[in-house]
Amino acid sequence: MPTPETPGPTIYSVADAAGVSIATVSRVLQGSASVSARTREKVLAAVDRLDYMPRASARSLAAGQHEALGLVLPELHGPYFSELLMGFEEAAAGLDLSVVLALVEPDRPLDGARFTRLAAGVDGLAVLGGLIPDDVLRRATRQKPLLVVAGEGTAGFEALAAENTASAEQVTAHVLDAHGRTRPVFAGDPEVAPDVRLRFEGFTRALERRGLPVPAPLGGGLREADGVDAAERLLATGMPTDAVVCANDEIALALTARLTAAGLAVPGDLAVTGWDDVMAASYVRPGLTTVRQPVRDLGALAAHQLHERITGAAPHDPGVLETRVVLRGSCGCPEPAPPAP
Amino acid sequence: MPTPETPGPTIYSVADAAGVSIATVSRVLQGSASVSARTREKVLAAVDRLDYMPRASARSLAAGQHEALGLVLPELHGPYFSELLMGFEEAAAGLDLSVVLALVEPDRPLDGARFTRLAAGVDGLAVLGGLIPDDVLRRATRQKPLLVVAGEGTAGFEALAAENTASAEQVTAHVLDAHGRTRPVFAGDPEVAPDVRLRFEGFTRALERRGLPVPAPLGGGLREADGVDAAERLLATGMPTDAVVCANDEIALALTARLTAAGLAVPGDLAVTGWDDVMAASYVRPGLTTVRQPVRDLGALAAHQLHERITGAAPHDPGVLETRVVLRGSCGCPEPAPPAP
DNA sequence: CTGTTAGCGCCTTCAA
DNA sequence: TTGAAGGCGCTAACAG
Repeated sequence: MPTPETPGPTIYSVADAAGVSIATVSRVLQGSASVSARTREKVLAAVDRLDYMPRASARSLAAGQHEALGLVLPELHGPYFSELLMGFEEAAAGLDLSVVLALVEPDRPLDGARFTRLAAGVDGLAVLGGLIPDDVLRRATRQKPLLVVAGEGTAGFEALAAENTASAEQVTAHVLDAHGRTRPVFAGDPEVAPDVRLRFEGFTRALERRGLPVPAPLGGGLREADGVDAAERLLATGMPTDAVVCANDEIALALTARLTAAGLAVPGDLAVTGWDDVMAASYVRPGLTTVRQPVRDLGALAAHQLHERITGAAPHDPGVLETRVVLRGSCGCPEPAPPAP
Repeated sequence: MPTPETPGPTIYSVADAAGVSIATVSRVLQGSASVSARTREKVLAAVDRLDYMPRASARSLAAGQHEALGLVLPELHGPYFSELLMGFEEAAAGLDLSVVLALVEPDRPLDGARFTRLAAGVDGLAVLGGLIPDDVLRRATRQKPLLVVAGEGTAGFEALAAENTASAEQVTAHVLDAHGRTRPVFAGDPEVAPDVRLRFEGFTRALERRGLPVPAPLGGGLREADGVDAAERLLATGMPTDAVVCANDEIALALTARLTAAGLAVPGDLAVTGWDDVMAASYVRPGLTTVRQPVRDLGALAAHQLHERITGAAPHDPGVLETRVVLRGSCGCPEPAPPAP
C-alpha cells in the first residue's frame, strides 16, 4: 500500500545505489556522453531495481523544454477529429513528444485560464480553427509556436488545412451538371466554422459560374439534430430546392432520414451530399455522396510543422492536402457495388 | 519573428516589472495568501503586459505534482474510445488537471520507454484493459496510481468497467427466447480484449442455461474487415447458424452487409446483434440491435477515481455501470419508428 | 501584508 | 571516464 506520501526514487537514490554520482546516472540515462560499460551496467541495474523514472518536470525545467505538444479540439463526434487526433499523436510519438489534449465543448468553452495552463506545459500548440478567440491565440503566439488547423489563414497565424472550396464547388457542380439539378441549397451555417465557410464559398462559386441565384444557407450546427432541424425548415418553406449540399455527413444523414420519413425520395425528389465520409455514409441506402479528406495526414503534418517551428528547422512547405469526392447513390449516381466498405 | 531562443518572461521579470518580490507574484497568481489590492493590481498588470505564463515544469517540480493525468487508449475507431476520452477529459478539466494522451496502434505498441515517459509526467494513469503487458503495469503501479479501464479485474490492479457479461447473456437470451433461434454463434475473438471475453462468457452462459451446445467463437478482430472475414468464414462452412451475436457494431454491420450481398436475409435467415450503438446502427435497414454502454461516464469516473487515489481521498464505490440493450430490426424485433435518432 | 531563502530533481559545464 | 557545483523557474516556509 503505497501511501500518497511515498516520494519515489530520485536520481540521487539511483546514484547512491549504484555508487556513482548523479551526473553519471544522468549520462547513462540519456546516452549524452560515454560511460564505461561496467558503470553503465551498475547504473542500469540500480534503475531497474528501484523502478526509477525521472520526473518529467525536473527534466523539462533543466532542459528548458517540455517535450510535449498541445492539441485543442472540439467534441470528438464523428471520425473527423478522431482521425486528426490519431495522426497528430502518432507523429508526435514518432518525434518523442507527448501530447496534451484539451477538448472544447459547447457548454465548456476554453477560457483564458485553461488555455494558458495548457500552453504553459507544452512547446507548441495546434488549435482547431474557429475554436478560440483570435486575441487569445495572438497572445499565445508571442510565447510559443501556434498552428491553426483546418481553419482559414486568419491574419498572422500559421495555418494548415485540407482543401475545402474547390471540393465544394466540385460536388455542387456534379449535382448541377451530371444530375440536372437547378435549385440546390446549402445546409450548414458558414459562421460556425471556417471550414463550413469555405465549403459554402465553393457552393456559391459553382452557382455563380452558371448564372444561378445563390439561396441563403439553411444554417444550423453540425450535429444530427441540426440536420433534422434543417429538414424541417425545408419542409416548412415548401421545399424550394432539388438538391441539398450539406456541410457534413451527420447533417446529411439526419436530414435525409427526416425528409424520407416525410415521404420524399432521395435522390428522386432531391439529391443530398455530405462531407467527411463517415462510416454510416457507406451503409445507408442510398449511399451518401460525400467528400473524403486526408484528415489523418493533416494531424500528422500539424505535429511535424510544430516540431520544426520549435526546433527552428525551416518549415517545409505543407503542400496542398487534397480531398476526394466519393460518389454514391444519394446524388443520383448509380450505387457502387456492394455496401462492404 | 520570435527566435527559438526567446526565453520568455519568468516570475522574476514580472516581479521586477511590478516592483515586488517573486513571492508576491506567486501569491497573487495562485491566490494562496492574501495580498493588498494595490499590489495585486500592479502584479496583474505586469503579468498582462509581459504575457507571462508560469512554466508548468517549474511549478510541478516545486509543488511536487504534475497536475496531469495520463490516458492510454487504442486507435480511436468508432465512438467508443472517443466517448471514453471525452468523459475523461471533461472530468479531468473539471478537476484542473490536464490530460496526456498516448495511443497504441497495432503497428506501434507502447514500448516500455514510451510508457515510462508517459508515466513520468503525470500523477496518475488510466489504461485501457488488455493494451499493456501486466508486468509493465505492475511496475508503474509501484510509482503512481494506475487504473485499468474496461478490462477485467486482473489480479492486483484497480479496475473499472461497464457491465458486459449480463448484457451479453441478455441479448443472447433475447434472440433465443423472443425469436426462437437455436444455433447462435459468437463473432469475435475472446482473446483480443477482456471486454470481448466477458461478452463471450455471457453468450456462453445463455446457451448453457438452456442446455444448448456452445459453438466456438468465429474469431477475428473488431474492425469492419474482420466482420467481412467472419461472414465469409460463415458462408464457407455452410452457415450452421441462425443468429450471430457480434462483439461490436463494426463487425455486425460489415458482416450483415456481406451476408446480405450473398443473398441471405437479416433477420429472416439469421438474426444479428452488435455492441456499442454506433451512429450507423440506427441508420441501416434493418436497424441494428445492440448494447449501449455509458462509456462517457466510464471515462469521467476513471478520472475521478484517479484523482481520489492521488489526493488520498477515500475512493468512493464505483457502483455498477449499467448497460442497456437497444432492440431494433436486426434481431427480428419490429423496427422502431422513424430512423431519426 | 511582504521579502528572503531554501530547496524540488535534473542537466550541464568545468575540472580532475 | 567521472565528480562537483551551479543553475532552470517556481513554491513554501520563515522572518519581518
